[in-house]
Amino acid sequence: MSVYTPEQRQRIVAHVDMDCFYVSVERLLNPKLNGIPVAVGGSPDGRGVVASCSYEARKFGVRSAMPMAKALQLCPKLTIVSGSFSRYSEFSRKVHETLCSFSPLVQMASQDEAYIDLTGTERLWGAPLSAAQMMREAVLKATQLPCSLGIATNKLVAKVASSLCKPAALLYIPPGSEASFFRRLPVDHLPGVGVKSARTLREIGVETLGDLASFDTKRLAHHFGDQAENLQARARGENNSPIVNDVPARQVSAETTFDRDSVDRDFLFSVLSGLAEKVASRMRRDDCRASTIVVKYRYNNFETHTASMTLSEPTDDEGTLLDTARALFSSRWNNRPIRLLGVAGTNLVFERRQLDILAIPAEERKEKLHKAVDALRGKHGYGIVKRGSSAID
DNA sequence: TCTGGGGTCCTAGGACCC
DNA sequence: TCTGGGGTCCTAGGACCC
Repeated sequence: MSVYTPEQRQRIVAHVDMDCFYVSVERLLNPKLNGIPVAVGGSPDGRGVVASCSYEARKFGVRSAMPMAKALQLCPKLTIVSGSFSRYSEFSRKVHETLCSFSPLVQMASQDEAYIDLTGTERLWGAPLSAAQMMREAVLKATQLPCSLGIATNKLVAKVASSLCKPAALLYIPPGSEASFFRRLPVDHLPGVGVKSARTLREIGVETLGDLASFDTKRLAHHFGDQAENLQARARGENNSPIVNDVPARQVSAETTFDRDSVDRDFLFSVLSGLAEKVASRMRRDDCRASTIVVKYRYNNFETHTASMTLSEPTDDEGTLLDTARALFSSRWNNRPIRLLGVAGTNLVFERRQLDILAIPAEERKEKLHKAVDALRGKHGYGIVKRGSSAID
């Protein structure tokens, strides 16, 4: 018996990737940045790293995630921009809107990346390549920002295609040519294979995705466990993960690395307070509450730990967040110098906040206070209203 | 040159329940 | 008195991505 299911239809998937997104936005805001080496990120004096860099900077070996001090050494004429992250979100929304006019199925994978399901849109937009060309032009028209596009029969192959054709280009991988397209690529081109997995693979003689696809599965499982088969399927360009609108967040977090390591308990506690405020405020904005509170701390030798606790009821109250985070941190901290602290809420529950008619007046007051505080912060930034116990400035 | 901040997903052990 | 197997939740760590 053969049953038709939508999954069995030949899919057409596009992956849009904005070209050095942060730098491109900064160049729109300040055209003097055009044509010169630019990096967006933290200060080279402190512990900043490169978040995004222009192709002119890449010529000197500058890469994202590189310490800014090193980037400046490699490229002394580098112009460093600290980054206007709320502006990036605005442009990301514009990109999303534009893409939504091409398909009802658009999934933002990050601020500067999206998957679009074009299956069944041929009558509207024509063949895959012409649809892609129209999308690229539409994004450029709406945002003045360049992007690259990969088009294939699934998300995996589309993503690899867009990464290989940047900047400002298109690459179409026709149905049936996925495996041959992947075969000669180095293993670290496969999304999910990072530094560690690539090293492990190299050690067993696997250099290319073709090598990986034909490697003995049992021997591979020795290093990658249950993931071995999946890894090999992906190495052949096989992937059936769906494109999903409005994927709910799994976590809300805030963290900060200090300019100098600290052993000052009062300072560390006040930092936790600021982080808890930030996380609670964002949860309330997004109408979610967290069942599990996580505190993250990193020692000066980069040793990183997390400690978490699941509450009996989900919360978006910064007092509860703060008390939990402080208790978790102080029960584990061994007084060695700390370089990073973070607070997160996970196990999120999404729910329109409607006050229970039976809610006691005190709860109601707290609710109104929170909303008012959030509104003020929305207008003037987090610094405008602080809890009595939060003393960072 | 020591390594940001926001996330996602996976694994593995132990508790606990049926 | 000893011994099951399966499922789910919690916790901690790690790899990876933009």
